[in-house]
Amino acid sequence: MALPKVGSIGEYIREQRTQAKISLRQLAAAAGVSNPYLSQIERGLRKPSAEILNQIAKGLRISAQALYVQAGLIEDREPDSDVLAAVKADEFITERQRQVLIDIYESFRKENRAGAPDENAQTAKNAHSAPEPRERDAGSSPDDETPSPEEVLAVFTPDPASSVNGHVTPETREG
Amino acid sequence: MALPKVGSIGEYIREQRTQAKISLRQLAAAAGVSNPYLSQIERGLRKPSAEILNQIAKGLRISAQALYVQAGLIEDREPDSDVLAAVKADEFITERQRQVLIDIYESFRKENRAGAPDENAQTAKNAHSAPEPRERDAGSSPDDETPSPEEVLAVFTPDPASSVNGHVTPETREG
DNA sequence: CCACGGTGCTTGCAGTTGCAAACGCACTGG
DNA sequence: CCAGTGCGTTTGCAACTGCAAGCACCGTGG
Repeated sequence: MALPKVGSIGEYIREQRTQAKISLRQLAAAAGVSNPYLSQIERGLRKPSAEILNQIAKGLRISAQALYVQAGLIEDREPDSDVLAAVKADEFITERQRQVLIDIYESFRKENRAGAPDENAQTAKNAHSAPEPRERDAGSSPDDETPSPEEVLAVFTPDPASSVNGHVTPETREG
Repeated sequence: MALPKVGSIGEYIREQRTQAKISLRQLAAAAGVSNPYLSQIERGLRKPSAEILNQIAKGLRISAQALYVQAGLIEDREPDSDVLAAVKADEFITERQRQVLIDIYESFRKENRAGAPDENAQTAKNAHSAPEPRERDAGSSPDDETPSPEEVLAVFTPDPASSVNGHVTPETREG
């Protein structure tokens, strides 16, 4: 997998941006680049430098690594084993929790792949939640196959009052 | 702004090159860039684009990631947890799925912190990306508070015929 | 009706990247 | 002593990035 699809980087950015439901100008401002330039990047008319790419990733609140991989600037490595390896190596969860996480992750992967390779845009399009902590829509969207975190958490939380009712803020990290 | 900002990247490249005992021209040829340009990069007179950086990394046979980190284009990995970092960096799951995974993981962490942290969570401390053969005991002991993977997976399987269609009713869980 | 704010896109233009050609230097050997 | 070969560096120049300004379009509403 060399890098024949350099143009896909723009599509990827636009996809992520529309998923986050922010305008081109908003992302441009958040990323610290000009709107016209971002427009050209998204349409593949310009090849953004690494610095710009990094800022865009920050503006999108996504991993810069994912962008670099999309841009073909980083070997595809083994993204799946990254998550799996990290889960396997984690020392703060129990064996059962580990298995659950692995199963969930693999289920997601399978779900995305089974959707449609041709229109894989759909796999990423049904992701409603914006990466930014605006209003975290906790309600279950009927058009989304993936349930809300609360729904999933309700299954394996032994004490509902501690987790679901208590606090589940997923944005507490990010330093 | 001339270039006082990116000094280390060039030094780093030159360091790696001299360590590899190859000449500037050799690396330039291997990386597919011109010798004068590589010279300027190494001395910090030019700020190489991501593409060039990637090619140089290939020519040096080193990880492009290391170069990006040196260039300050990628945050120095490991913000909080390897699992969270890997999940955030994963490009094959949707935003929503990402949030779900993060929520689940943090829920596990919190759950463990509330109870006994070191009961059966001493398994993988040295398994840093070690592809150990996964022993999947799908048996699920009922004495554990964590539900079986099947229960959890039943929640977010989009297949309606599989379990629950879209909506979640974790009533199947019984002591 | 036309002003207003919103979206994304097109157009010159300064500043930069990245390269081909040429330079200065050290070493070899005819 | 001067050709030949290696090194890293300097010098113009085409090509590009990235931006400010302006364009065309759409929906509001005064």
